[in-house]
Amino acid sequence: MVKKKSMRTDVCPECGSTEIVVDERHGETICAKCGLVIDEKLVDTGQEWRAFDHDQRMKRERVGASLTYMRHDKGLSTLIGRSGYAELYKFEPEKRKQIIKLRRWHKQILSATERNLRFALSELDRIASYLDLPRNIREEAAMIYRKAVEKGLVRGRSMESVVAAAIYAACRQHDAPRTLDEIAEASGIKKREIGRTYRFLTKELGLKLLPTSPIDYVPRFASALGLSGEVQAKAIQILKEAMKKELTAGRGPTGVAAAAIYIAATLCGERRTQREIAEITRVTEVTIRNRYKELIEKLGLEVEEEGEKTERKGVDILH
DNA sequence: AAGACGAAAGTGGTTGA
DNA sequence: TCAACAACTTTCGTCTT
Repeated sequence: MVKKKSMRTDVCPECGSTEIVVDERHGETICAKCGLVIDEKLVDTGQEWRAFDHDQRMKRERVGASLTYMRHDKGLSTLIGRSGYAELYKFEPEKRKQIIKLRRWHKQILSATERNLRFALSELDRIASYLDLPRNIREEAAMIYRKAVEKGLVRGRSMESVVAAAIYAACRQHDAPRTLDEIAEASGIKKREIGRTYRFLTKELGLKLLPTSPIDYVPRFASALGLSGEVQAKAIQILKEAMKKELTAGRGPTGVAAAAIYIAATLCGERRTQREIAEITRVTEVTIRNRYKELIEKLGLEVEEEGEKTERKGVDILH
């Protein structure tokens, strides 16, 4: 873990004390004597420790890169002509003028894009917090956004929609997909807009995007419904079987996932109503019913839940 | 009374000429 | 660019628990 050592602030500018303390919880560098906050830009390179289930634990594990893409300047800044005016007088007057001009120009551009970037990244963080996204996905999203800016892809569309699309893409890349609905709710951007920007982004940046598997949705949905790991496992098994038989092709992954969870829950005697599942998964009950019907038929499943006994009727996809 | 079921019409997005 | 199309939604009436 790298603790930030500030070049200029080893001594507190307020009281002159050299007791500078780094408060990692708040990301601040503080003078221990007078309490002055010297630097609050400290980058937390530590881990996000909170993990409530296996899924999150897997997702949150990471090995520390010390650079963060979430900071607008990655913690570093560059400027043309850092040296003082004395240096300038080595040049011809004409050349000197040019350099001064260039310097000013560069400064303006830099600060403008930096302002933009900073704003975009704070927006990104806001949305990511709302969605409770793990750190590595936030980083990924930030990096995608940064690339988009570099390629000038933000031009002609709103910064917010690009941020939302970047988050959507990052989630998918990490096999922890969020639905467009969820991102739309968190960002306040319309689904349609996000989807469009997302496709544009993936095309222009050449991001490899595989179609999402319904399985990726299971852990999140199931835990949101308060279902046990047993149900999750069963739902995933059902889905695997369904995918073999190409029952998922062309179907919305969330709908299929919802149906599988519905079936698994009833099989395990942890029944949830279609209404409840529909709400969490954001598909309608009708869709759940349709997928459910298909799954039951084509997989030869029988669902009767009378107590514990009838768990394995029909084909044993449960082994 | 609530949940499950399904028909019918409507919506937004994709595809192919 | 437009029409056809499939998946999904909305709405609503009926049956089941």
